[in-house]
This record gives sequence, structure tokens and C-alpha cells, in this order.
Amino acid sequence: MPLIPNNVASPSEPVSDPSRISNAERAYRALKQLILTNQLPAGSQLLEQEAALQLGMSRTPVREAMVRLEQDGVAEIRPRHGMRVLPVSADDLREIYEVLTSLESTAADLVARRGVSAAELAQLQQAVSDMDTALAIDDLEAWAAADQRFHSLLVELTRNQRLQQIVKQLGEQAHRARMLTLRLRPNPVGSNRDHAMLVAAIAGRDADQARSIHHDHRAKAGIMLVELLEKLGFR
Amino acid sequence: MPLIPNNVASPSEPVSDPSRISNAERAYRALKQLILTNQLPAGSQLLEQEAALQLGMSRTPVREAMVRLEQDGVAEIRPRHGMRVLPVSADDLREIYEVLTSLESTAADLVARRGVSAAELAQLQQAVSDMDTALAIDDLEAWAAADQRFHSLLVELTRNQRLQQIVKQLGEQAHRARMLTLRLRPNPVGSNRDHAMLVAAIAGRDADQARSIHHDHRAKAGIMLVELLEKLGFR
DNA sequence: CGATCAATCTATGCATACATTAACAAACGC
DNA sequence: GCGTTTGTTAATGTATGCATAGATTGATCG
Repeated sequence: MPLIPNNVASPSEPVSDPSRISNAERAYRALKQLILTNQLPAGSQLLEQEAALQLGMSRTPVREAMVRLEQDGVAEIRPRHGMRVLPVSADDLREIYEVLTSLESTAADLVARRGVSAAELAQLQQAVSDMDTALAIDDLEAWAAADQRFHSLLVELTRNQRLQQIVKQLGEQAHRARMLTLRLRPNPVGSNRDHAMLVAAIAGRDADQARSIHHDHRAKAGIMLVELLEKLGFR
Repeated sequence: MPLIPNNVASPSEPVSDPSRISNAERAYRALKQLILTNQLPAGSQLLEQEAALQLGMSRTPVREAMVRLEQDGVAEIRPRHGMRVLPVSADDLREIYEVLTSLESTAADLVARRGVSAAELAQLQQAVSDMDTALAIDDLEAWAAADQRFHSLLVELTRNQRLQQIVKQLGEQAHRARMLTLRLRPNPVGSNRDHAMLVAAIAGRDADQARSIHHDHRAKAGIMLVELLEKLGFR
């Protein structure tokens, strides 16, 4: 007997209270947070039961969280060994940056082409300025945060939710590697300059220029990180 | 100890099936298939219990499948209303094609830049030739299949697994809309020409040309589909 | 007749139980 | 000793039970 849809929903109406977070959601966020901060380092394994105990819930919601993390590409479920946090090899990072370079330079193009409001431009400029400040006082954590905010803003301005979501997901995968190498890489002065130039191109509605600048920016960063990771011996 | 040698398998039941698929996986594939073929059309809802009954399993693996489908972006879980198959609006399609255009033109660039073996080139040419044949006998289903194969091949040749996975996922989201409009759109003769030109550019290692051709190809197709969907009144 | 509210129903989210089977180890034959 | 076999353990995959909250229904009131 085939699965027959028994009714068709009217256009999606908000139904439930979004403020209530399920245990499955809590587990998902908690585990993801642990992974992104390297508290659950690459390669570590976690059994459903262990995680459930730690989080004060049963295996069921934990399992759901692990399934989601697997689909996010940050972990894998190995049938008798629990969830294993995926390492990010130099090759993985190369893949990630190839995609990010493509999508973010497209974002720069789209945003420049459409044009941005004064307020939006100000936000971008603020992020660049925060990066400069952070660099001046040698606060690399703050610099990384501002950098991330800049990229995030840029992508949000495309108003393409799928593009946003994909870039965010890949950014999370790359995050751990970036944090590991934050203090090993040359001071990112060039990065700040690139961003300032991109903002100028966006303000001037020069889509080709914006695309080109951001493409090179991401490609450079990608190559640098991949080489760094290779030197560190991450295969 | 057993008097009957245990290497004699009972006729009906294989002892150890190495490719044993979990019920959760079965549910995932079955539901996804139904959605992609529009047997479970956009907007339809399906309760966990209903699906479980139809698939001959309990709610637990069904639920896992639904969580995965939600992360795939083809359905949403609405508490107390079951899983709802997401409609693909004209706006959704615009988003999807923006990303696909970006990623696939990058793929064309990468593949042309690296160069392909004679065998790989032949596969691409075969796909183009199949598209021509299908068009000549007016078999649109076959044409769509060959078209999909071409795009799929192109992306596989990048050897970037993340790029492949993302393009595949977005392709699945767009699939239903493409099938719906397959007979309403103008005959895709231009599409075949674009593909032939792309193959030539790849053979000639002309990355810029390859990128440009494929970018325009995808952008054209996207605009056409979006307009078609808007005319059909999909919001 | 339409709106409001209470009573009922139901799908879900989670906990828990259980059968299965891979992984490990111990025992065994060579 | 060493590879093989068998027994044990434990983690999973799935089923099931249950409390809850949201949805639905129907009764009451204007």
C-alpha cells in the first residue's frame, strides 16, 4: 500500500511556541558547542549513554542530536564506537575553502550589484574598524570575532537564506582549524586591507571588483591555512 | 554441539547480510524517494505513526528519518502536525539557482584548470550526445536524466566532496520543480549547445571560458524556471 | 448565528525495555 | 607460540509506554 498524503497544509502558519527548546535541541547545541570550541577535540568519541548522562537526559534525544551533527558534517556515527568528532585535515580545509571562495565572492558580487543602505554599509565599516582596533591591541580573539562578523554580514546581505546557511555550516567546519592556527599565522594586516577595499567596491556598486577582491581574499586565506595545516602534519 | 553443520544456511534467511540497512535508513530513503517523485507532493503532511504503519516499523526509526529530511531542507517537522513536505516557491528556486550557478561555474573552472583524462572527457561527451539523441526523439524524461548526469559528472570531476554533496542536495530541492515544468518550458536546444561548448572549453583547458559558459548556462536556466514558476503562481 | 471557553483527544517528545550483533577476550587446538 | 573458535559484554537499533501540551470539539452565552 502506497503512502498516500491525506491532507494538504495551508501555507505554513506558526504553530508552536518557538521559545520552548526540546532536550534534543539542547543536546544538539551543547554537543556542537563542545565540538566547535575543541572541548571535544577532533577524533574523540562519545557514546550515546555517556552523552546522555552528562546532559541529564536519556539516549533518545541525544541520538537525534548526533544524527543532526552527522548531517552537519562535524561528526560521524560509527556503529559501535559512538559518535566520533571528525578531524579537519588539510584536504578537508582545501575543499571547504574552495566552496567558501566561490560562494562568498558570489555574495560580494550580489551585494555590490544590488547596493546597500547607509545603515548596512555602516555595519560593514564598523566590523572592519573593529578588526583594525583588535589588531592594534594585538587581541587576536577579538580580531577573529570581528572577521567572522564581517563575513557573516556580507552573506546576510545577499538575502539568500540557502547561501547563508551553507556558508555558516562550512564556516563551522573550518572554525576549529582556524582557532588552532590563530596564533601561528602571520598577522592578518592584509586581511583588513582586503575587507576595506571590498567595502569600498560595494559602496561604489562595482560588482566585478567586489567579486574579484573577495575571491582573492578567500583564496589567499585558504592557501595559507592549508599550508599551515600541512606543516603541522594534519593529514 | 550442533549436529547439523552451521554453514548450511536456511533457505529463506541469509545468516549475515553485510549490506544490512537499518530501518531508519530505509525510512529515510523511502520518504525521500516519495518526495522527490512528487508522490508525496509539496505541502502534504505525514504523521510519524502513519508513516510507521505504512513502512512496517515503529515510530522511532521514522522519526530519525524525518529529522534527516528536515536537515536536508526538503521537509519540516511541525510539532503535532507531522512532517510537512516543503513547497518550492519561485523565490526558493531563485535562491537555489544562485548558489548552483556559483558552485557549478566554479566546478567548471576547476575541472578545466586541472584537465581531464580522455576517459573522463568521453563520459562528458557521451552525456551531451545522449541529450541530443533524447531531444531528437522528443523524450524529455531521457533528456532530463542525461542533463542531470552531465551536471553530476562535472561536479564529480572536481573531486571536491563537499561541493558535490551541496550541489546534489540543492539539485534534489530543485528536482521537483524541474519535473513539474519539464513539459512547459521551451525545448532545451540551447542547453545542449551550452554543454557542448563547455566540454570544448574543458578539453582546451580554458578555465575562464569554461566558467563563463557554465555560469551563463545555469543563470539562464534559473531565470527561465523562476519566471515559469511565477507564471504558474507558485509563491 | 457567531464567539468564547471548557472538556476531550491525539501526536509528540522522551524514557525505558529488549533483542541483536559487533567487539573483545578467553580458551582451545595445532 | 599462534591462529581459530567460542563465550561474554556492551552499544546500538528498535519498540513501546507515558506524560504533556496543543489541537479539536462541542457546549454555553451573547
